[in-house]
Amino acid sequence: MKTRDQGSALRKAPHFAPLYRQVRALLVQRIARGRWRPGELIPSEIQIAAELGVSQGTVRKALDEMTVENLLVRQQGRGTFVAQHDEARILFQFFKIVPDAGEPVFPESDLRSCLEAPADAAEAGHLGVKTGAPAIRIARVRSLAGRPVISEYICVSAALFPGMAADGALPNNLYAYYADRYGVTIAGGRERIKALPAAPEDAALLGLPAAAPVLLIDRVATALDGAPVEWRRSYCATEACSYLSILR
Amino acid sequence: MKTRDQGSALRKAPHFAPLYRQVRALLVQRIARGRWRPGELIPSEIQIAAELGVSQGTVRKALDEMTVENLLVRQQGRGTFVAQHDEARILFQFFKIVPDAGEPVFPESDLRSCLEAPADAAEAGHLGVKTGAPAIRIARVRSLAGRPVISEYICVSAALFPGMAADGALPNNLYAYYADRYGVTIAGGRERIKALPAAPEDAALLGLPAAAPVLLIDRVATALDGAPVEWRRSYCATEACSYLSILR
DNA sequence: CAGTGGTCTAGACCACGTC
DNA sequence: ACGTGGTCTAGACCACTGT
Repeated sequence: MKTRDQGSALRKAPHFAPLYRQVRALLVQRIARGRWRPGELIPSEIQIAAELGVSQGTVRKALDEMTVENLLVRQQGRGTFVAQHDEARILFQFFKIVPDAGEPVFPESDLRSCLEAPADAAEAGHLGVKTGAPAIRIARVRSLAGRPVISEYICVSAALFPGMAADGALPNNLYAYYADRYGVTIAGGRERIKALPAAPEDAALLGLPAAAPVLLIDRVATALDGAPVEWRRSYCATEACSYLSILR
Repeated sequence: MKTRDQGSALRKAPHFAPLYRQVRALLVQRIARGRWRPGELIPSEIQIAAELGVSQGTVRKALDEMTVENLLVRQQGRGTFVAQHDEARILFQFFKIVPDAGEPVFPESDLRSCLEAPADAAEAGHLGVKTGAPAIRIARVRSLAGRPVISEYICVSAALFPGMAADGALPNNLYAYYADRYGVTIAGGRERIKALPAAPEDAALLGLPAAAPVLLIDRVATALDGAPVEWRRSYCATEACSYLSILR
């Protein structure tokens, strides 16, 4: 067994995909299926390596990739944990509106409505469901330092989140709610940003003059497997704050 | 020498910073100082390892990090190259405006002016120079598919780019020009985005009604060492295009 | 064919956190 | 003292690119 072998449990089929990617895929699947929940400690590198019959270095490479993708958090001396959607983390990963003066903070939310309705064509297209499939529509206003800054419209598939429309107490941090209550982890997304005149309703909610310029952030958020989960449109007043993007 | 030693050429001083980071820092410095130019092939892992007296694995870890940071491009069987600011690469890294319909394309540019002037307080603050220091101001209009879409104001330090104001033929791709002509590699940056009414001048340039909403993209771009190099404000008409941001 | 990066392994030591 | 992740090394084989 010294010099090469490679006939381990994994690594047999038409050997596309390197071993560490197969390990990674397996671990992602376990997280997605709830075997380990957000915040939980997963087995050590050595244990995983022994279980799968690969070397520690291969497991490490898989874990390193997942750490870069914000799926895991590693702590020397303690172990490796499944990433959580706590506010501090979400602040930079998903909430990029920062005040022009002062520190970034997580916004407060004021829920306006949460209703179930058949998905229209646009909603169905973004969520990857059939037109007319049951959907949940949420409207809320988010504030920074007590000032309303964002009017937000969110749509998800009711099939993925049964009973959510009836929940009278939707929390501020929705992504943590998706994860804790439904085992749906938001892992990434895509945002398209435009400038346009505020609709009358949004202008009123944000305390702006009619047709004042607002930032539209049109987001589709995706789960661990890349499937679309949420379509969100945020109309944002940017008098005293900005959307922050880091280039590298 | 078999079991541990670690007294190589590097790795002596108060051993903060792991070896592979020291290797990385050295290689970044060499690129920054022009020892290897963009597009050029750098020595193989084995050669670098031998030169520095470290193992191939350590060099590899340094090169891998630099590849993730878009400083290097690796090609199996060929070698490792210093990254270039070619249009295809810049398209996703620095130019995030994409048409709502059709493929992303690199914009054409129409230079309006390029003048040297003393930096005002705002310019000096963004560029890290003293107020009144010589600066170069560029104004241009950028178009997609023949339609003017962005009115852009750029400011750099004249000390970093001597003679640039006199160059009558500034190219479309400024970051490639900075690199080729002055050895200044733009490696990252930070953008703050707002929605606001277009100034009369910009509205005219973009063919918009007075005070129509435009996207302001306020960017500070930084060199390999993290020093600010360019301050750029792009006023963007987003009727038929959007700023695209990928979350992960 | 030789040379390059890509993958995988095995084992050593280090730094940190916990008991 | 023990277990965890973090670093470093050494060497094997694989896959690709050039000659």
